Amino acid sequence: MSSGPRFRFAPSPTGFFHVGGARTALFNWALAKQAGGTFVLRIEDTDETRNRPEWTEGIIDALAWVGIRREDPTFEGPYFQSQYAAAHEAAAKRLFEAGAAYYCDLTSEQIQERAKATGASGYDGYSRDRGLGPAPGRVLRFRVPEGSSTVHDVVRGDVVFDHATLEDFVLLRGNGTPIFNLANVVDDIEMGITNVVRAEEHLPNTPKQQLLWQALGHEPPVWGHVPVLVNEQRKKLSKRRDKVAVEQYREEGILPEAMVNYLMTLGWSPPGDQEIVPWSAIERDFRLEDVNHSPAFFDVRKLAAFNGEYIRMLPLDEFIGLCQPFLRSPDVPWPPERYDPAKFAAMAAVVQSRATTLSAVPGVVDFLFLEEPEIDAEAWKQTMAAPESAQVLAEVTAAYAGLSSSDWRASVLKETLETIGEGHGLKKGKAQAPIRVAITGRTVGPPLFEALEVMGREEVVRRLTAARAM
RNA sequence: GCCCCCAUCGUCUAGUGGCCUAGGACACCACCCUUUCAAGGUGGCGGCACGGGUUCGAAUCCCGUUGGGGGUGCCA
Repeated sequence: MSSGPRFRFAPSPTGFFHVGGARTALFNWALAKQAGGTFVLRIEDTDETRNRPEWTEGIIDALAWVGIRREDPTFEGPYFQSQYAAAHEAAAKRLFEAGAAYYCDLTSEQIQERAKATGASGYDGYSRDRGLGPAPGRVLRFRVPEGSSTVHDVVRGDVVFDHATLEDFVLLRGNGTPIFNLANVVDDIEMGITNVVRAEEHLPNTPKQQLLWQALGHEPPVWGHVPVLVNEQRKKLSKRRDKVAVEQYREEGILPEAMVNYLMTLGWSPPGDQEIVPWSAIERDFRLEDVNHSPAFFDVRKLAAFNGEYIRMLPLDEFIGLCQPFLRSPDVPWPPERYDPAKFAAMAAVVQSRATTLSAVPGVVDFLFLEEPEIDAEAWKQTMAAPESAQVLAEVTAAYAGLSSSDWRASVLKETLETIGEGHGLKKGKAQAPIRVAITGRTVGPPLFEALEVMGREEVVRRLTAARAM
C-alpha cells in the first residue's frame, strides 16, 4: 500500500455503468491523482450479482473508457465486498462483545405494532437490555449512544445529527449476513480508506457509518458528498426513465474526452472563462471544496455541444479512423460491400464540421454508398414544384455528361451549375436544389459539389437521368 | 410523520459584503458569411424564490416562509 491518501470508488454492478457513477469516479480519480494517492475500486457485489463477472468487466471497461485505467499505478483493485465476509462477521462479533451492539428477536411486524402503540416512529430499542445472545432469526443492532455526531464534509461543511433521530440500526440480518452500513465500513477500514467521496444520497447514512468507524476503534475518513445528477423533473437519474448508461453514449459516438469534460462541469467549473478544457487541466485544478451544493441536470444537448467541439478539434485522420466502426456497423443502411473508405475520406472534412455524434455520420454520407438514393417524396415534390426545376435538371444532366474526366472537379461542377441557374434567373441555392435531391434524396446535406466529385461522373449522370424519369 | 441537504437566466455555472447596471456556456431568436445544412462571427432574449433582519452597503451573513431533492428496511 502506498502512503498517500486512499480514495475509494464503490459501485454496485448492475449490468451498466451510470453516468453519475462515472462522475463520482472521475472526482475521486482527479483527487487521488493530484494528491499522489490511490484510487481503490471496490465492487459492492451481492449474492445476485456475484455470478455475473461480465458486469464487473463492464464497470472496468467503462472506467477505462473515461480514462481511469487499471494499468495506471494510481489504480488499485478491483476488490470485492464479498471477499470480506469473514471480516464483516468478526467486526460484528467484536461489536457485540464490547456491548456496542445487541441482539433482538422482534420481527418487523412486531416493531411496527410497538411503534403504533407507543406513537414513536421506528424501532424503540426494545431489546437493548434484554441480554439476548446470537441465534437464528435474531438481528444484531447497533446501540446508538446518547449525544450527537458531527460529520465534517469537505463539500458541505459540518453537518450535525442528533443521535435521538437515529434508531438502533441493524448490523446483521436474522440469517447472520451483514447489512450495507456494516459491510461498507468494515471494507473501508480493511482497505485503509482515508477519503470517501460519494453521492449526496449517502449523507444521511454517514453518522451511522461514522459511529461504526469509532466503535471499531478507527478514525473516520474525510467525507465529501457531491450533489446527485437529476433529470428534467429534478429527480435522481434512474435507469427506467432516463438515459444513464455511459455504454449507450459510447455507442452513440460520444467521445470519451467530451463526456469526461462535460461530467466534470456538472457541479464544478474550471477556473478561467473556458469550460472546454483537457483532462490535464482538470486534474490539476479540480477542488472538492469548490463543488456545488445543488443537484445538476444532466443535459444531453449540452453534452452533444461539447461532443461537437471535441469532434471539430480532432485531426482529420483521427476523425476518419473514429468513424470507421460506425461506417462498418451492421446497422448501416447500405450493403456493406459498397462502402468505400476512400470516398468517405474524401468527404470527411466537410462531414467533420457538421457532426455532433459519430453515430450520425453514416446518415450524412449514406447516399454515396447506397445503390439508389432514398428519395424523400416530400422533398422531391417540393423541389420540382418550382417551374424551372425540370429544365435545370435536364440541362445540368447534359452538361455534366459532357464534362471531361479532368474537368470533373467540384469547382467546375459548381461553375457549370451556376451558369445554367443564372440562365433561368435562379440564385445558387435554388439552382442546386433539384440536383441535390436527385443525388442525395434530400434537400439538406453536406456540400453538394464535393459530393458529386467524389461520387464520379458516371454515377452522378445515372442518378440525374433516373430522376428526370420520375 | 421524523431527519438531512439544496435554492443565481429554461439548463450548467461565475460570484465568498462594495469591482454586479449579476459574467460565461448550452438552448432559443435575429443578422452576417454561405451552393442546402452545419461550422464560424456579431447581436438579442432571459436570472439572484419570497419575507424579515444585520450592515453605510447584501446575490453574498442570520432567521423564517415557500419550493425542490434525498434519507428514514432484516436494499445497496
